[in-house]
Amino acid sequence: MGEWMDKARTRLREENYRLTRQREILCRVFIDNPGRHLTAEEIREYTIGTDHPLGLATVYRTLSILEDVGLIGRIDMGDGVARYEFTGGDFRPHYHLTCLECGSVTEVEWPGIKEVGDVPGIDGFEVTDHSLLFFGICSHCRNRTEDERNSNSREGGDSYAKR
Amino acid sequence: MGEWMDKARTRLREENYRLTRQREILCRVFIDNPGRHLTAEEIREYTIGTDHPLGLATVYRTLSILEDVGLIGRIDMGDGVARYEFTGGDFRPHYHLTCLECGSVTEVEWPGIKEVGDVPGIDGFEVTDHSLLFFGICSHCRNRTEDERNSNSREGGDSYAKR
DNA sequence: ATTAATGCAAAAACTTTGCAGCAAG
DNA sequence: CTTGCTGCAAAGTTTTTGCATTAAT
Repeated sequence: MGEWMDKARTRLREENYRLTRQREILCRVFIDNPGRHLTAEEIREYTIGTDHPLGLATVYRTLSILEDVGLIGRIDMGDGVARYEFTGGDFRPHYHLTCLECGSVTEVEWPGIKEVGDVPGIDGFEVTDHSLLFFGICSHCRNRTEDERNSNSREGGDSYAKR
Repeated sequence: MGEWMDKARTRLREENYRLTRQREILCRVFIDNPGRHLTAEEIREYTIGTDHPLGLATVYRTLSILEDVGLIGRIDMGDGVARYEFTGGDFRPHYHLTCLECGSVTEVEWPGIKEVGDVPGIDGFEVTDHSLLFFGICSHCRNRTEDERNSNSREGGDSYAKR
């Protein structure tokens, strides 16, 4: 799947950003973790094992650039940490279901999404963007017994805790 | 409108919280600022002029309690500061339009809100809560000329700036 | 009198910034 | 070789916490 890397490289060059090793590495982290919603810290940790760990400041600065050029999207779930997901520049309309118990993030492509986008033309307010998040309990957590539920064992979901 | 204060006092007592002067003051700040979406810092500032300023730690602790008992609602617009609005315990379905230019927050009661609430029954995920925010430009800002727009004069809207 | 709540200051958590050195073009 | 990028450490913001004092019941 080098096509994503190509796309990323192209977008960066289009916007006159230099193609540095660190920026490629950061893109690779996303490409190697499809469907995940990573925090800056998680990204930094991911690069520690490699031959070229990234400084946290660089991670933040690069995330800001990648968001700017539309390669990644930022999700704020209200828990004090920003998460990012790779989009590759494509607009793929979807929302997020966050499990309050295990922290897993599921994506939904809801047909009603179009309606939401252009709902309130109220009072001449021009809507340019919106954010829709769902919170609740995922099927996996619902199917566990109380006992299992009390042991806070999780399995690979993005971690999450409401503030 | 002492009825709101009565309601607040009742709810706090119901949940076995002590009725302190600070808690009454904090409720009063909300009641005196209807329709506003206040940050902890704004609330603290508001009490400075009075004969009984609140410590910021108390503001945060009290906000947490008031949210717990359902007297206020918390709104996170992704700009790194939590805002709170008084609900008085009533569930009044509405969403927020945030102007990216002047920071004003407008409320909408959108008919489609019910659909949003119970959209994704997907994979057995049980939705218990959701957050829907709209961003854009309010009619007031749209109607200003470029010149006026460049002078960053605002008029009393809740302040806001995307991170 | 008990026990919870306050206020201060310190710490925590996340993110941004200054600056000297490094690397992409 | 020029200008932008990185990394470190320091600073900035918002929120939380420890602890002695104060106030509510």
